[in-house]
Amino acid sequence: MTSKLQSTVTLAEVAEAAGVGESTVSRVLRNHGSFSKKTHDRVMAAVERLGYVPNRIAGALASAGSRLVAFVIPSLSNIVFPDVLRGAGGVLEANQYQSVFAVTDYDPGREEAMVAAMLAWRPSAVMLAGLEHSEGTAKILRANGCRVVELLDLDGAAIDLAVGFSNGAAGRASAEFMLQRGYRRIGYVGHDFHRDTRAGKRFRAFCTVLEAAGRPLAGHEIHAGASSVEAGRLGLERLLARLPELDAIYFSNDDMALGGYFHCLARGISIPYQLAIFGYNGLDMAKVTPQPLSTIRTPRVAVGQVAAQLVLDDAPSQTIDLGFELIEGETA
Amino acid sequence: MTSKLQSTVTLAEVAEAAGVGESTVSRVLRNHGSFSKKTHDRVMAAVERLGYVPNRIAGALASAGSRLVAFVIPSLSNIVFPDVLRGAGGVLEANQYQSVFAVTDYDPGREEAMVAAMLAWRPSAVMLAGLEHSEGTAKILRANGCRVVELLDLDGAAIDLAVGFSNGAAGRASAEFMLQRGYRRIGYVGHDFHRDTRAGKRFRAFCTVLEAAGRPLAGHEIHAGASSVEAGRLGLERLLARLPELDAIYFSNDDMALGGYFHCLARGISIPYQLAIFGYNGLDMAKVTPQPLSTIRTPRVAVGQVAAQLVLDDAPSQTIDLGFELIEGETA
DNA sequence: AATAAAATTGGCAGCGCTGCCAAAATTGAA
DNA sequence: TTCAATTTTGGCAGCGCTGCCAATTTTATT
Repeated sequence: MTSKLQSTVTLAEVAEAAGVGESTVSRVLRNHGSFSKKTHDRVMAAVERLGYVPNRIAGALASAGSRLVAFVIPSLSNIVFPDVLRGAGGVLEANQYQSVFAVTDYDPGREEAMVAAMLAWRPSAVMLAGLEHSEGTAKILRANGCRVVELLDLDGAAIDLAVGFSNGAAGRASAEFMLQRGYRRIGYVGHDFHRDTRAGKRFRAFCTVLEAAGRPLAGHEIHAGASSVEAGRLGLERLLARLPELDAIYFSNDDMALGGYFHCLARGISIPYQLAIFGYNGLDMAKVTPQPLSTIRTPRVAVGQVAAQLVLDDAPSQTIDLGFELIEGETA
Repeated sequence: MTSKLQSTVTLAEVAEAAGVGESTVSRVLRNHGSFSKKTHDRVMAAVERLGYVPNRIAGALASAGSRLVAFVIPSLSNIVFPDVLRGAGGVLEANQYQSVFAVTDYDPGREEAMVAAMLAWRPSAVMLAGLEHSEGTAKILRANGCRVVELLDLDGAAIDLAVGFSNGAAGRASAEFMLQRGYRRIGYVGHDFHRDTRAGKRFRAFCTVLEAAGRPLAGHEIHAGASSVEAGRLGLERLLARLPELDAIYFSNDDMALGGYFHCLARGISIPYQLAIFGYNGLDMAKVTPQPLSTIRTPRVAVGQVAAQLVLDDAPSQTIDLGFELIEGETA
C-alpha cells in the first residue's frame, strides 16, 4: 500500500515564497549559520503561511545524521521496558531525537532481524536489553559503527556502552538478605531464563550463595513462558504442593512475586511468618500491597535517561553501574 | 553530536561487486520486478560478502514511502499504551514497517509538537490516543494527508480512522451493573480527567445513569495527577474518611481500583459485602488477585492490531468499534 | 531460420535537503 | 571616500536509492 499524496510543500517552495535562497531557509530553520533578523522573519512567515513541515528523511540523507535512536527490546508486557523507554524517550525528545522500537519476544533470532531492520534507518544509536546476543547481531552492530548501548545488565562483555547494574549482585544480595533473615528452606519460582538471561543470572548467583551457606535451594518451579502475575501464583501453588515445608520463596521478579503474594492471601498463608516472599524490580505497585513487597528496586527509568545522555554526549565506550536498592518490605 | 562513520557500503558498490546494474540490485533486494535466478544469487552473494545494509532513508526519499508508523501516546507508565503498541507493533513488524513513538504526558501542547516532529519523517500513518486534540494538531494532521488513526475512543468525531470502543458506553455499563447489583451509595475515585479525557467520559456517563436511576453519585475523590495504584489507595482512604457509609466505589481504572482493593485488604474491609469495587481496563493482574476484580475488559492489543491492519490495507476512513467486556469478578 | 513476444537488464534523472564555496552586501577603519 | 574585514546570501553538487524507459537477451511462434 502507498498512502495518499503527502503534504508536498518543499523547502524550495518556501524559499521561493520568501524570496530567498534555499540554503538561507535551511539555515534559518536549523538556526545554524548566520542570517539577518529580517530574513529570519520573512522565512518564518512563509513557513507559517505555507504550513511547511521539513522533510527529515531528506535532511538525514543529505547530512548523514538521522537523529533517530533505535530500541530493540524483548517485550512491552513487562513494565521494565516501557520504563526504560520512558526514561530514554524523555531525554531524547528534549533534544529533537526520535525513538524507533522493535520487540523481539526474547528471541535472539528476531533480535538479529530487528537490529538489521533498524540499522537500515542509520540510527545514531541502537539500544538493546542485556549483553547476550547472537553472533550475527554483535557482528552487524560492530560493523555498522553506530553507537550501541546495552541495558540492564553488566555481567559480561559490552560491545560499546553499557548502562545498568549487576544481576549477579542482585541475586547474591537477595540470597544474603534471606539467609540473614533466618530462612532456611528456600524455594524459587521463576520463568523461562533461557530467554530472559538476566533472570537466569540472578537465579544462579542466588543459588551459589545459598550453597556456600550450606543451605542449598530446596526446590524450584519454572514457568515455561514469560513472567506474569498468574504464572507466579500458579508456580507457587505447584511448588508448595510438592514442598509444603518451604519457609521462603525467591521469585524471578515482582510480577511473579505478586502472584505468589496473592496466592498466599487467597489461601490464608501468613506472610512472612508461614512463608516469606522476595521479588525483584521494585514495581510501584509492590509498595502499595497490604504488606509492601520485599524486593530489589532497579533504577529502570534512570537507566534509560543515562543511556540516552551518553549517546547525546557522544561519550566514549564505557560501562555505567547504576546499582540497585534492596527494599526490606514486609514480606520477608 | 555526530556519531562515527557509518557502515558505508552502498547499493552502487554491491552492484559493482556483483557485476550488475544498480537497478538490478534494487530489484533483487526488494523482490520486485523480474530478474533471473543467476542474477539473484550473484547479488545476494555480494550483499553477504560486503555486509550491505540497505539505506532506508535514501529508499524512502526516492520512493516517497517511509513504511514508518508514528505513535503519539500520552504515557508509557499506564500499561494500556504499551499494550496498544504491542498489538500494532506485531502486525507492523511482520510487514516490514517500523514504529516510531513519542510521549505527550497527556499534554495537548506537547501532542501537537510531537505530531509535527513525527510528520517530519513522513510516516505512512500517525496513531493517536483519543479523539480530543488541539486545533493545531487536527489542522496539521489534516493538511498532511497521511493516514490518521485515533485509538481507544469513539465518542466524538474522528479525523480519518478510529479504532476502539465507547468510553461513554463503558461508563454506563458499569453504572447499570452496579445498580443492578443493588449498590445504592456509590462513590468515585479517579484521577485527573481534564488530561485523561477518556476517563472523564466514563465518569460523566456513569454519573448520568446513576442520576437517571435516582441514585446520584454519593461522593468522589479525584487525584490531581496520573492514575496509579497508590493514588487509588489514597483516594479511597480519603473518600471513606469523609463518607464511611458508601457501599460501592467506581474507580477510574484498574490501577486505581487495585489500590482501593489493597486498602480494603489492609483495613479488613470486607469485599464486596462491606464495600464493592469496580474498575476499568481488565488488566491481567486484576484477575489473579484473591478475588478477581470486577471491571470492564478493553481489547487493547486488538485495538493496536486492527489499527495497524487498516493502515496496511489502506482502508477507507471509518470507525471500528471493538467493544468491551464486562467482567463480573468478585469485588462487586 | 526469421520474427514477434516476453523476460531481463542498465542508465540516469530525480526525491528534498545540507554543505561547500564563491558572490554580494554591510560594516569598520583609515 | 576607499579598501579590507565581516556578515549574509545563493547556487549547486551530491547523499543513496527508486522509477521510468530504452536496450538487450531469451523464449516462443510460424
